[in-house]
Amino acid sequence: MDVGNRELSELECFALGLIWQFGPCSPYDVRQHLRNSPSTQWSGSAGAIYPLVRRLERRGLLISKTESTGRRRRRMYRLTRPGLDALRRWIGPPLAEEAISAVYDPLRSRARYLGLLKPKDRQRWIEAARDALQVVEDAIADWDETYRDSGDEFLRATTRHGRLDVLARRQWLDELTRIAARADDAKS
Amino acid sequence: MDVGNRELSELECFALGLIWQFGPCSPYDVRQHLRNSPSTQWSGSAGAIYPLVRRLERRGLLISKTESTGRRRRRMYRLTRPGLDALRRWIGPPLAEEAISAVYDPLRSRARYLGLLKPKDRQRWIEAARDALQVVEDAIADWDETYRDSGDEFLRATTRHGRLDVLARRQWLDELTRIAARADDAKS
DNA sequence: CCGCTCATGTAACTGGTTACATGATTTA
DNA sequence: TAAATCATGTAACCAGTTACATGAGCGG
Repeated sequence: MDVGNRELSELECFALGLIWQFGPCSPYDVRQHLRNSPSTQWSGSAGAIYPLVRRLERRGLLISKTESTGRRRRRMYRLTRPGLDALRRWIGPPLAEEAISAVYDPLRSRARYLGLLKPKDRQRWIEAARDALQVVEDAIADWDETYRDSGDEFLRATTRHGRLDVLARRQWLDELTRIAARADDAKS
Repeated sequence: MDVGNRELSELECFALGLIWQFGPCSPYDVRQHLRNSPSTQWSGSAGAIYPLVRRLERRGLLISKTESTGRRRRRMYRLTRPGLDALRRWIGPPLAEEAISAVYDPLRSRARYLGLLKPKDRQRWIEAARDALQVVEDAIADWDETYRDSGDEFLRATTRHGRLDVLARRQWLDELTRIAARADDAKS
């Protein structure tokens, strides 16, 4: 069993978590969870997930059993004891340095340069951003429905995080509207 | 002039924005902005920035002038008209698909698996997360001070985004505390 | 039987990263 | 004068991506 001291990536640990939460499950299941997630952090691409579970199995964090239905096979993975330990270490406490940061929001990184736009376009931008947040909120609501009956309150709490985040960004857009109005006044 | 139809990356456009906002400026300045940012999205590594500005110059989105102070040279970049157009297209409206998503929060991705921890550790985790948010808030306050007198209200509004985000995540932690308490009760 | 989803996998690429190297200038 | 910072750059690496390929099973 290759122990391998290389640090696990964020995706590797997150996948470990998914397999703990829904396991035993297949790499395909992991992919589906990632693909249906309102977050676009990971695409759940085959090229990421299949090699990943292989790696984790080689390191002894996962074990698999091939399940067959007719001529069809599915590799079912579950955590080993070292896998569970690794997952717990990743979650913390203590919290890893890289977990302590401001979130990245592509809307914010664009809004930063709103000064470049004409007042009219600025207004249209803010409206478009509000529409975007509605799309995000709807995606979160869909996701929540899927896990409504999971029985895991901490899993469900991720929905709450998403909703609060949308709320905060809406409030920020309200402030942007006021800032834009002031900027327009100053010019005339 | 190599027009090059490849789509610009998020970092390329963000850097374009920085050079518009603070330009004419050097790649080193761009790196410093990224390194001092409370967001850890980009490290501002030399290996990312120097090749990037070269690429954008080849494509005609930037032009540079070498400035010398004694024996020391620095390459000062500013946007060309096509560069300004590209920046405006990136900002929107319309908003690019990839700008419409739930933010990624490593705290949330860990909290999702809090069910795995013992009640005591769960409590300690939430405390650690609260401390982490304080660190983030302080970093944002520092950043804000740097740009206090920039005169660009939209730039300053990114601070507000950060603060609202921290607030939202604190509120979420409060809810996690209640969820944890209920979970503990249910067990006893 | 055609198209869709389930299921696993690989190859080529990409957009960054870390680490290293070099030299000028500034500060303790 | 040593250490830190300014300033530019390259090489090796890495964790993901897209695109492709294969085949089973299922629904219209």
